[in-house]
Amino acid sequence: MNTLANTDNPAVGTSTVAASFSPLYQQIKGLVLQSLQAGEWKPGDTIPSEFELAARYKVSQGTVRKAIDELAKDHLLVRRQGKGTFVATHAEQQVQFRFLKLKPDNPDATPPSAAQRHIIDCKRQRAPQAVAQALGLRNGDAVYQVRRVLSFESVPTIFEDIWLPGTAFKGLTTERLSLDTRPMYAMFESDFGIRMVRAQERLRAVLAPPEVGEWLQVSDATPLLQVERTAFTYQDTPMEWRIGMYRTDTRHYLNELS
Amino acid sequence: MNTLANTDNPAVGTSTVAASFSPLYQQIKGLVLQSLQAGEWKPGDTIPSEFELAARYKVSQGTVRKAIDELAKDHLLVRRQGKGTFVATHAEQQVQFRFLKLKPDNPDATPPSAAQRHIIDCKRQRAPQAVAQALGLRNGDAVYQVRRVLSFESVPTIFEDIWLPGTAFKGLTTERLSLDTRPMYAMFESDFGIRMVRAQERLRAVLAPPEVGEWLQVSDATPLLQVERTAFTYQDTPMEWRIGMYRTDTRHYLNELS
DNA sequence: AGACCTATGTCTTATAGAAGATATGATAGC
DNA sequence: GCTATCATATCTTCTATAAGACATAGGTCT
Repeated sequence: MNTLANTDNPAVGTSTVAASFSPLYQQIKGLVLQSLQAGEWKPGDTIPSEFELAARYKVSQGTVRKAIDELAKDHLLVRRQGKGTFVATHAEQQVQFRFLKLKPDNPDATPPSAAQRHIIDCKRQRAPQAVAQALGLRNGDAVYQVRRVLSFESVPTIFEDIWLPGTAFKGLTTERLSLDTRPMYAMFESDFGIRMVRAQERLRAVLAPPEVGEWLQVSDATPLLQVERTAFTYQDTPMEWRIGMYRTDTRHYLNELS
Repeated sequence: MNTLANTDNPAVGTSTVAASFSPLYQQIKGLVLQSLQAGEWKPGDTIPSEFELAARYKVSQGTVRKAIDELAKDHLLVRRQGKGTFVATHAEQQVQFRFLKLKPDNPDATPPSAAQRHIIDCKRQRAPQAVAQALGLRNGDAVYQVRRVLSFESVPTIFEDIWLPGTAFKGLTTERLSLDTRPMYAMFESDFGIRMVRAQERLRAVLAPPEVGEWLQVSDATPLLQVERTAFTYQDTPMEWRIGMYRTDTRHYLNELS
């Protein structure tokens, strides 16, 4: 069994991502990741077959496979036996609401996709301090602020305040958001080329602020679940910061632990 | 390359877990799981080496490896290069607080392990309807009810009401719980032979009930994060149901999304 | 139109060597 | 003679490769 691949391999010599001595398959993973964020393959596309990538990087198919396995586990790629490997997208039905963890208490009530969306407004403005910090911007940099309400079975349930970097989302308008029927993250992908890869949520219990209470039709003594989310694109770059207020009288936030 | 292992393999012929035609490595995974829940190897033990298991099941080391890989990803086993593969345990320092997601707002404040625990009481009684349903018992079956308060930096922060099946936890007392310094799940492992494998949490925002408010030293108009957890042992058998009330004024529930 | 074949993907299994950890024994120093 | 240190043998898991099995889609022949 030769091990030449460890020494005269272009993937090793020219790799700009791997720190000196990491396993071959991790270096391949890094190279594929580079192609992904460089936009060589776009969401929904099939990437080259395992054998093609193996030839390109001068390694065996099994090594490529292990690299792709990890990327698939991170939900960056999706494998389909017999068909190929695809760049994951938020447009797929299955993962449509991967980031929405609010489920009905009564499971056989409504499908989760039957949510009515209402955009309140979308304004371009200067970033307040907290927003700038969360998005890694400077105070006063341009950002978009989107406010919306989500209703289930005609009951207003979620009020959200969404903040997006101004440069990456140039051209976002209330109309554009209102007319689009797809999930928000699917639109970000196709219209702005920004794919949300992972996110972090911080949950607290709070009393409804007056304005939120009006939108959700509850009194200001009502406890709400405050969900603060930072969403990241490739390379852990924060690209969205939002604060959601959830009514939890007929629904709950479900979390799988292990 | 021979493929005899596919046909004359005892793991295939005698397997009682695999549904007819699943991949070899998944059948092996099932067999290892059986040994695990049968108690052949106890938490903290090393399991036989990959080669030993390969000989035992008459498959190659690589196939055993893939089976163990998945079990390790599920946190049922822990691999240590050069040393062996170990049965995971809640006693390890790293995963000590794997199920406690409440983090301080100010990250450089206190280590998460510095929690004071106070057992209020532990009573054996008949299961109320909601508890029986969550634990898969009949109404009126014996259960233990444990109530406790967790404090961080001397601030009472979490009130918990914990329900456990009476038969599996026979002999549980307030004293035993109070004297033990280990995490609760570590004691369940060593003293009752019950290992919690995964859990599910449902979160809601509620107002503090009077009794809870007293324990947490907050008024009954204070919003609290209600965390309802069902914990499962092997084969998805529910073994614990608890309702926690979390103060979220200086801490938050952190959740990684993808 | 339906049955069959084939090209082209991924999936599964097997094998060999590399890398890490530990115990043992030889050896140098005192 | 005793002890400390280093090399080595031998465990372990980890990495890389190769080849056949299985799945899918599309073309072809009847």
